Amino acid sequence: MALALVDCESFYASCERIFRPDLKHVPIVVLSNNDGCVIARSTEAKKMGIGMGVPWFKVKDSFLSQGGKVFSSNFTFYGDMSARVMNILEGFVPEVEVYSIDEAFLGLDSLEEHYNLYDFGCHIRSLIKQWTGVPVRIGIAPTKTLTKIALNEAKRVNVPTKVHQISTVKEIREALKNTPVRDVWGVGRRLGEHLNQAKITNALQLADVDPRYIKRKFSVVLERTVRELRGQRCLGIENNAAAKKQIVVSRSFGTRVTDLKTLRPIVSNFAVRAAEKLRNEKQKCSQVSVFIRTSPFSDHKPQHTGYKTIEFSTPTNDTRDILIAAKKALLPIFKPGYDYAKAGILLSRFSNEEIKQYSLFKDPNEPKENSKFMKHIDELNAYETQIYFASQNTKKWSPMKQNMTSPKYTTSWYELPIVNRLIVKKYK
DNA sequence: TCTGGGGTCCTAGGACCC
DNA sequence: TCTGGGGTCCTAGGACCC
Repeated sequence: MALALVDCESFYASCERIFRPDLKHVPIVVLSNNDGCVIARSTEAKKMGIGMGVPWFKVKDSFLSQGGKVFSSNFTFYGDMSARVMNILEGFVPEVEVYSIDEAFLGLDSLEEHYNLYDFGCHIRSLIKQWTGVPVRIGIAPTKTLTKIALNEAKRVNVPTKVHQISTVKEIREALKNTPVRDVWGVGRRLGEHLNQAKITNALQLADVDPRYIKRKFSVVLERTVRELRGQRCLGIENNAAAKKQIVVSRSFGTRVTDLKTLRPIVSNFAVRAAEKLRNEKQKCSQVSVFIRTSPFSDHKPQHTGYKTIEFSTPTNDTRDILIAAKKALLPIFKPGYDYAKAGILLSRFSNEEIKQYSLFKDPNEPKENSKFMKHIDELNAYETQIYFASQNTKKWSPMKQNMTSPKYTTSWYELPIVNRLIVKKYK
């Protein structure tokens, strides 16, 4: 019985390094939207004490003065690199669950009798490194929760191969003993505090509590975690990506927005993007919600959060319907006199694109039945937006800032890396 | 001056049913 | 005057994940 967790090391930072060998030992951080927070750090940057999620302005000066290199996030590039890594895994392992952009769970039960799993892990790791340039770490253990523990253990004792297996009771208990309870998958800040109050500070102590007690005192979720820590598999590999239940497009603004005239086209942009995602999922939605909010960090200023949901009587994935609903939702929640810092749109109540359930009465706002039209627009906009809706802001997220983005090395003809400038010159 | 974005699951409580 | 028991469905909010 074995599962594995493959985790890309400092993923975004590692990606930035792939086509920049000159940055091999340079501390790297990658920033969130608007260059707001640090969302990825290379090992060197971690060693410098740069925390996950810290506001960039707080560490900027010291980081740069020590020779660090900073990037705005380049999700087109990271997404493409991630797909390459996942493809390799799918080529070698029958059961792969892509868990996030930089992590995948592998089901190894069927391989166990033919291979030494540790060697198998080392082999996969070196192939991924060679074929994509992405360094990964692999934890092997009987349950998902324990694979996370195995990874932490590998980090703690600094396993040079970056592949670590825990399978015997002794190995597992040893690893658990060295894991703070807060580092267990499924234990967040709040639960961590509660457990600490109950004198449970490491994962071994948590594993040794009666799961039924945990269920009564905490929740079924934590009970499952406890069972998983004890080696009882509660969570399997989920091969087929489950259909999404909601789609969110939201952004914070680099500069505050105060008037509806500016806000409306921004929300329209979100609506257009959300509708694209929805069609990509082959789903339709019955609910469109819009929210706007001021910044909770400027607490000396008046605060306002608005949230409104519009329902369709017939599900739709036509951008025009979603645009109309978004405008309708925005109007009543907008109040003048506030500095808005963030807005977003949320689509929910999904149903399959193929299924048509009409309302009993004809709705004057009945969704348009013209999926061909949207399909053509999607095709035209596939690589670069060429067709905009009239209510959109075509100046591309004007209130947002993003100044330090690397090239789209692998997805744009215009930004391909150049192997050797001399050769290029010679053939020009 | 400057503080991310996109998800999931579970539970409590209200509204409603017979 | 006396006012049940057992359900379902939905939503908001909390907690967690990366």
